[in-house]
Amino acid sequence: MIEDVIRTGLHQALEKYGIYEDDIAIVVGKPRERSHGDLSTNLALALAKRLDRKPREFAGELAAGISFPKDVIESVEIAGPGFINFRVARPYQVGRLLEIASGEALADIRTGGGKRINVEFVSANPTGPLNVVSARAGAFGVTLVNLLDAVGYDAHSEYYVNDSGRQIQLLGQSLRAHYMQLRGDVVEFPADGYLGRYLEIMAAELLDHDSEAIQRAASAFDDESFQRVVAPEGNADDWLELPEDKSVRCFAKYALMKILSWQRETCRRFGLRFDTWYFESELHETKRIERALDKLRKANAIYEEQSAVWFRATDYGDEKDRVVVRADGRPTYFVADVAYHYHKFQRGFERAIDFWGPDHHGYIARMQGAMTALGIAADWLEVQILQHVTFLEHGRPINMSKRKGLFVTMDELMDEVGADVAKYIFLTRKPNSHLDFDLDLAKEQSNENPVYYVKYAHARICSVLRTAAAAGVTVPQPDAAGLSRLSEPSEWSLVRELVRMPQVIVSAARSREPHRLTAFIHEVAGLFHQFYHQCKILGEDADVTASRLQLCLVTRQVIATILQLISIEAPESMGDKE
RNA sequence: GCGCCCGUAGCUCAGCUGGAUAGAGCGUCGGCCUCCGGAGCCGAAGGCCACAGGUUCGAAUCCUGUCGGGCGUACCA
Repeated sequence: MIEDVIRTGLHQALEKYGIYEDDIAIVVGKPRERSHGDLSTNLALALAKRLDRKPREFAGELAAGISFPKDVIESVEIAGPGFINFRVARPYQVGRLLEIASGEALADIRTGGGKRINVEFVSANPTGPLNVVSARAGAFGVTLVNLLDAVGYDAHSEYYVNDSGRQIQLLGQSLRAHYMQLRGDVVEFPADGYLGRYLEIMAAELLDHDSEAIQRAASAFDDESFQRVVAPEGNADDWLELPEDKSVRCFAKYALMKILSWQRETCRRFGLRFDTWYFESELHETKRIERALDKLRKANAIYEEQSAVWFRATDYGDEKDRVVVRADGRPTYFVADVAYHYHKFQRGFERAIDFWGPDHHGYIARMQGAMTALGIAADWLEVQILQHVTFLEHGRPINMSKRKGLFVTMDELMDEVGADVAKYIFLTRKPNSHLDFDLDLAKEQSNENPVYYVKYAHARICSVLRTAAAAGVTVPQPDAAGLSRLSEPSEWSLVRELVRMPQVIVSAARSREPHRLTAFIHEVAGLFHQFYHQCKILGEDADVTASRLQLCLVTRQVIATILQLISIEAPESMGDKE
């Protein structure tokens, strides 16, 4: 990397002053102001005091003491209070641009060595349709999976389904009550039951469905893990004949089947795919929970008190101990989660990344504590907290409650503003920023959304290429001769930005900050639009046209690469704006 | 009370490991299509970076405190 070349040169120059490589970390960065060159270091400022020198003078002396190959660094200047600014030579930039065009640049950043990483996200309770709260997690999760793959890991996306416990019983009771009400039976609705319209509709459908229709719906689940939620035999009236607890279980299973099919479809529509849907019920059936408890017991990490079983979380940095088995003998959600993550570890993942909401941050310490107690390295489980999104409608926050059936679904979000617009909005924010999402404003402005600015740049390039083809102009593959002929400032501004792509991807992956991708691609699109307005591409001198077409090709490739990482379509044309 | 996150333009948000004149989108105002797509380009207005101290040659960025907002502090999930 060019930064390393500069650092090495500076280190050599510093030896004269008795300062060696281990002594100081040289910071080389990109100055905000274009006129300050391509790269800059504050080295002289940082060392001035230590060497008792005037910064600017020292900078000049340092700069004079190093020489770089002319085809890498074009010039070195001293500026301001003592910055040393470097201008990168054009042949070097062209070389990096060609590495992007050939795919070599993307190959070079694949340094993960194929290590397996599990990324778990969304994992919404299967008690209703996915609501908008999951959209942010979805956008981040899928992008991180793509990013990790891009830097050479083997990333695996996973969705955890809480298909057991009280909430599922409640779901079954709620559907059963809705159904009985529709039949005209007098029935008491369960306290805290689910009141959403979707359950009423589901109940109405059940009235029309004979057992065959129900089995047909069930057969939509082809993959194995979903088999555990396919609807039971018979129809709803048959289920009512059963003893109440069995009856509730039949209704619960049917509801789970329907809801999971919605959730899976919503994910697909939003561009999310999961390699694994992991069901909590499997943990109970395979005795993984007992086994996790045994393992904790052997590690002396649990004890009994007041007839409950506790995990010694305080021994692992949590503020209090946590119950793992209730006094009535039922395991807690927490211990199921421990067993689940232990199984993740056993499945051979070298790291697990979970996306959680801010309401779970207090949960991190006990979870990581449990992992440590099980003998797993402290940093194996990485928890990314995605801060809360406040959805506003008519200027007021929407209070969402799944239980009361009050929420905006992800499908509604996609209907109203579109999947790509929604994703782009989430992905321009960093994960720990609280976000106000005004639905009315988003609808109103969905046509003005910045995502179209980027898509348009891509479509525009495609259009130019089509026009060129129609005019019989051959579009040349990028090469050194062609790209070196670029001469206009707007062309080089674009080149300098394009060349950053590999590092942007690496930094976004490493910091788990996908918004660096959208910031970058927006910049690229802007510079392309400027270039387009300042430089005519077709109908110029043949060489000039060829060079500019090459630049277009690389730009299109960069935009397409980034859009693919954020799961947004790169269109060849824009269609009509409403 | 304690813990986590956040306070940057009218609104929604960027600002990479402290740097040289704090940016973008939307909104407002003014220009640009006989020319490769005007979902574009050019320009203007708009900021005590919540507040107060501190560290530093240098702070939106690091530290402390204050104020304001969100969330958590379950034998719920």
